[in-house]
Amino acid sequence: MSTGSGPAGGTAGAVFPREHLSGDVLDAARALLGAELVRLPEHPGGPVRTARIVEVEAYRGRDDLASHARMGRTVRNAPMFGPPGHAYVYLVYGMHHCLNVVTGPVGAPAAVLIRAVEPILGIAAMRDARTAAMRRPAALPRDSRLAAGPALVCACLGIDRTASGLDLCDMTSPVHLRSGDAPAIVAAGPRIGIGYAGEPAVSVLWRLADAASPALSRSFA
DNA sequence: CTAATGATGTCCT
DNA sequence: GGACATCATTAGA
Repeated sequence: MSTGSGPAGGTAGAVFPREHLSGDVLDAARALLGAELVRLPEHPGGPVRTARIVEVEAYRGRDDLASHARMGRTVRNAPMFGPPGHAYVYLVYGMHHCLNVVTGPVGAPAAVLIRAVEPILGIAAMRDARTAAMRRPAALPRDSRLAAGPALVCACLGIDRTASGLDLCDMTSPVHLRSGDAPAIVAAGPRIGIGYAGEPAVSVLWRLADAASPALSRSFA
């Protein structure tokens, strides 16, 4: 494949520019919509998996009582305090992993949670990885919804805490980002699963998504 | 379609 | 010891 092999055409396929992640976390969240998440083969000869980011949430440290950084720096959230463009992966509810992209300058603990992606390449491998990650046998949804949830993103792409701290703006990283086409219409809503944080954290519209995607984790009312 | 609930390990008080 | 940025199943309208 010499020319015109980009999945979305145009400039898609270029490494994701770190400067899109170095400013405010909401700008970074918006920039990540439409970008591609790339998972290199886990074994020699294995398939490359790629997926389009269609749903994210912004978490701002310090001011944000829903953020893992609200208590300050801990062993778990240390990557949030590091440079932008790196991964912060944590275990939630004792069994699921969630992937975040760290944003903002060093010392400002902000991150964007990847809540849903739409499979592009390596879909069979995503199905297999998802089945293996789930404890109980489960019925699979149609391909477009295989990774319609933050823990499903990690399950489909084989991401766990060993990926925490990886540089996602380095195309040699086993997991990294590529540029893609921004959505035509962006939906906004309150963040999911953070009722404990109280106002104003529960009401602020920091969940963003491609309104046209069939892969969203929940509807936006 | 909605609501209720269990599984399960790590972090923080 | 309590709480948790979730998912899938079950029960019921």
